Amino acid sequence: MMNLQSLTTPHVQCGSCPIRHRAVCARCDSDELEVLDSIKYYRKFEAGQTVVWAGDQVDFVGSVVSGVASLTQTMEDGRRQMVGLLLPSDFVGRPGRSTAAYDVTATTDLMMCCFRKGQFEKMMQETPHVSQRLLEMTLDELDAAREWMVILGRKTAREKISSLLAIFARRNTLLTGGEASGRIVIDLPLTREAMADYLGLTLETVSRQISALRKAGVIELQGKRHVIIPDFDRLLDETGDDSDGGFYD
Amino acid sequence: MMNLQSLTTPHVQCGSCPIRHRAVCARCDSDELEVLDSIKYYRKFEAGQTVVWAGDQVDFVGSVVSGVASLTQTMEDGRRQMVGLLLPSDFVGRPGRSTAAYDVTATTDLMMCCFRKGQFEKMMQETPHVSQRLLEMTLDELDAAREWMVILGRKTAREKISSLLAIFARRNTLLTGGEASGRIVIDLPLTREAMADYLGLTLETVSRQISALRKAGVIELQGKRHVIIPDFDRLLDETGDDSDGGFYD
DNA sequence: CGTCCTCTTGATCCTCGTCAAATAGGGTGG
DNA sequence: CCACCCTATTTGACGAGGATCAAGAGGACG
Repeated sequence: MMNLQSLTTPHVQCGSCPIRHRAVCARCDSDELEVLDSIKYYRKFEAGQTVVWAGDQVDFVGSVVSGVASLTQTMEDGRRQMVGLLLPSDFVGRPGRSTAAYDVTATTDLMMCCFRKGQFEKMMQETPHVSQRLLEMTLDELDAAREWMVILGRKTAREKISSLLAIFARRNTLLTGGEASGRIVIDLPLTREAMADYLGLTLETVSRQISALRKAGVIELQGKRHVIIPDFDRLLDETGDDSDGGFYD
Repeated sequence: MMNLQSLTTPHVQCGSCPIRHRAVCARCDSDELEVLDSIKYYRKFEAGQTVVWAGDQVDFVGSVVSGVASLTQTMEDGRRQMVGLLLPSDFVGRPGRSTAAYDVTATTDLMMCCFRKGQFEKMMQETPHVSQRLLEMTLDELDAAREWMVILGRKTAREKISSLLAIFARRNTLLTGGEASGRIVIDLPLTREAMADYLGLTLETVSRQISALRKAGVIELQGKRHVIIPDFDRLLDETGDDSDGGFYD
């Protein structure tokens, strides 16, 4: 199977971009945005498509505009671990590095806003707002990676699944503005296998634990991917995390 | 038990600092270094001492000058996962955040080079060299966190131990200049329990796997902490990683 | 209506966690 | 210098949680 050519798409003004205020461009003023606008280009990927293969030369960096992508590491014997889950506004690529360290895959239909790497690096030199924001985002990602390490290293299968569902639930309500609580409905952007790769489990265990949570009334399913969480706090109880959230800033 | 007051120590010139070329100050020129020199202060901690408790107010950031520190997350029922291992030149603290997200503990005697947070943040605004370097270091740390996720999520106990030993071995030879290969001798900077917290195992399993590697001739022990690796490649075979390293830049 | 995928469920195995006890140093006070 | 104690570590026995292997079930699509 070949990596299908991604589609470039009509130009969208940065000003009306849905991730304008969260992505790497968040701090840019209108002048800076104009520069970005002139050098950016969109690329569209279908669910399941590979954006970049580990080890490939990569000449662009970019932001997820819509959809979900994953970073995955594969061991030589085929064991796979997801090491990044990229949601809208998340940044893809590492300035200063020419080859990809991980496979990047679109787990849903995906729209990306891309820059040629050289141009972006030049931007970073000249535009502190960009590199400041990138530092901020990288620190946030490091925090997320650390929470994830706790999940991988210390949580039970059931807690892992609950934690992942809570992450999706939080993200959904974040987009629509509020705090996560009460009844929440989500569409899983990952297959069972991808969830397993995220959580360091097998897909069978993922399936079993989802069934167990369903039987316990923590979640309801409509089809395979559509999940109803009748009571978000009840779900949180299953994650093994502190009840008081444990947030800092 | 109270957190013993750490000791402040005599002033050392940045120019003769052992981490001068790897820490957050690496890119600074001599003028910038002079400013850093005037606002920095050293703090010394003994092995086992806690540097910062999760949730505490923290008014400083800093670099590990010598020794090893760990970041640890504790779940409410006591399960613990190490989420950061800080070696000389690594940066501690997050600019823009006022409370610690994790426990920071000295796992060996530790010397830190500290800055008041406010002053450091001002530095970052005025000195691109500092924030550029911090971005670079944070990206490296994120990469390390991702390798770590593979270890936590997909490796067997034996592979985990081998991987950790390989990490220490690489670090040792890095300091003395070369590539890791052949016969290597290391002193473990972590207790069995801390190794378990790093790897998402119990200390019993850590102990058993170390014994197993010893019986298999992969390592030799002199005392509890002193490890001899007769053949580094033989150890690498036990890590489950690609034989060809898999490095990128 | 059959085929391909994804997902679910069952049966069994095995790695690693848990509980318990023994051992080894290392440091301290006599 | 030696006995004792405290902690870190090792080792053993056993059980449980997930992995593995195997078979079906539910949908989407041609």
